[in-house]
Amino acid sequence: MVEKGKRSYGQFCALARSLDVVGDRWTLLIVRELLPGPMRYTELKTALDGIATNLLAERLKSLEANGIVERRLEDAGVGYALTPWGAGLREPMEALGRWGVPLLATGQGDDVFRPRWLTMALPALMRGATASPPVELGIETDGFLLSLRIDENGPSASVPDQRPASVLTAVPDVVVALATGAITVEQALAAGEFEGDANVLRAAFAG
Amino acid sequence: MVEKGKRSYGQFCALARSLDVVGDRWTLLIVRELLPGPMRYTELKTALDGIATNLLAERLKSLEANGIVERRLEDAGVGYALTPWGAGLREPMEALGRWGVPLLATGQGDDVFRPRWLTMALPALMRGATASPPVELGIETDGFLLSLRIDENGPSASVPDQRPASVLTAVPDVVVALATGAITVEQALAAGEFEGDANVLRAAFAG
DNA sequence: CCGCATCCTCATGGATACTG
DNA sequence: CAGTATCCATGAGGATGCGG
Repeated sequence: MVEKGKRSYGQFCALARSLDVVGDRWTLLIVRELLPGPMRYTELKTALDGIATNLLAERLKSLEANGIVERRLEDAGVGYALTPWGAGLREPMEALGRWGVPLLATGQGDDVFRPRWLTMALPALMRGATASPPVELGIETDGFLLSLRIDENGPSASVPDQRPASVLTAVPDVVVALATGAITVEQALAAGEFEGDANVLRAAFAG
Repeated sequence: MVEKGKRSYGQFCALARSLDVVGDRWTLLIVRELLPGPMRYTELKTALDGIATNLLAERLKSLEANGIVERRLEDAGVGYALTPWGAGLREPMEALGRWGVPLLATGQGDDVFRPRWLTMALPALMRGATASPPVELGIETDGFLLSLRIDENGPSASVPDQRPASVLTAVPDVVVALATGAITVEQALAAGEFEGDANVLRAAFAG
């Protein structure tokens, strides 16, 4: 008779314990959505196309109970944000994403793409790149603006408070192609796929 | 009408694609078992206590179809081994394990422990430690012998072919306590919890 | 024995409707 | 908007069978 509502692997192993907590379906994708910043319930619902509303509610409750997500009552409504520990999932998630890059080669198919995902994908794929002095530029795709920064500590992405000095505008396909290595920066620049400061882009992607 | 047997998130995102492939229940734990080396079907079945036999068969088939696991017909029987790409899951799994270490603090409870899991846990937890000249020692718990090596590239563990020169014998609890940081090396040595070369142990855990 | 395949039961996931 | 409630489909868990 195990306590209902909890299915555990029953193993004294950090990986198994982690999977007990974030191994359920949709859970890590919810965390991925929250990595760039807090989101509302309905934002999550639409971003994670296909998730059932009861599942989203249950996962959020579970994540909150486990100290991974914080539920905040803002004046605008209810906001969900990662706790510091929850934000620590960035590392393993980036690593898993890097491992899975070959799986993107099979083509996009009917799969949906959201620019927000680039905030995790771009730093993960550029891991190891450094730059001094730091390079910072905005990338705007599909109306979503993210800031990509590379310094001595490596690349990082965030949602900027104010518009960065240099902003590149591109269709998602091109950014994805760059991120997956399907095309090079030089090819993108030569094709005129970007509007903005090409030198900053070159510096960023060249590390 | 999606192809039956496959449930996908339908997202063009490396993380989501990865989870499509290794996100199902038990899958990553199967990979964890195979990280130290190939295993037989029944070995997996008993190591992963609680997994249903049909699930194990299905997961192995899926892992093989995705190029993560190789099925080998050996004279002794059927062996399952990781492909090079499958072995690349070590990094994300170690990262997730490191993130989940705080979850071990809640105590062991009824959870089972298998010494083989230390081959992933110990290097993950000692990540960052280096040693030159290299340090190598055997750790034996519950009759399972593993080799822990630390060199300029950091810590790594494996199942040794022949018995290492220095072998420490300890009950699993002590190794786990060391690995989780519950006790220090000095405390373990002072309590006489180990038989073997204490200096090698100190060198290994002190980096 | 080993390496699964089959069958059955019940927990979990998914789609939709509804509500404070 | 932010969920709850409901119902159905699917997957997990456990026992057993069965050929090599």
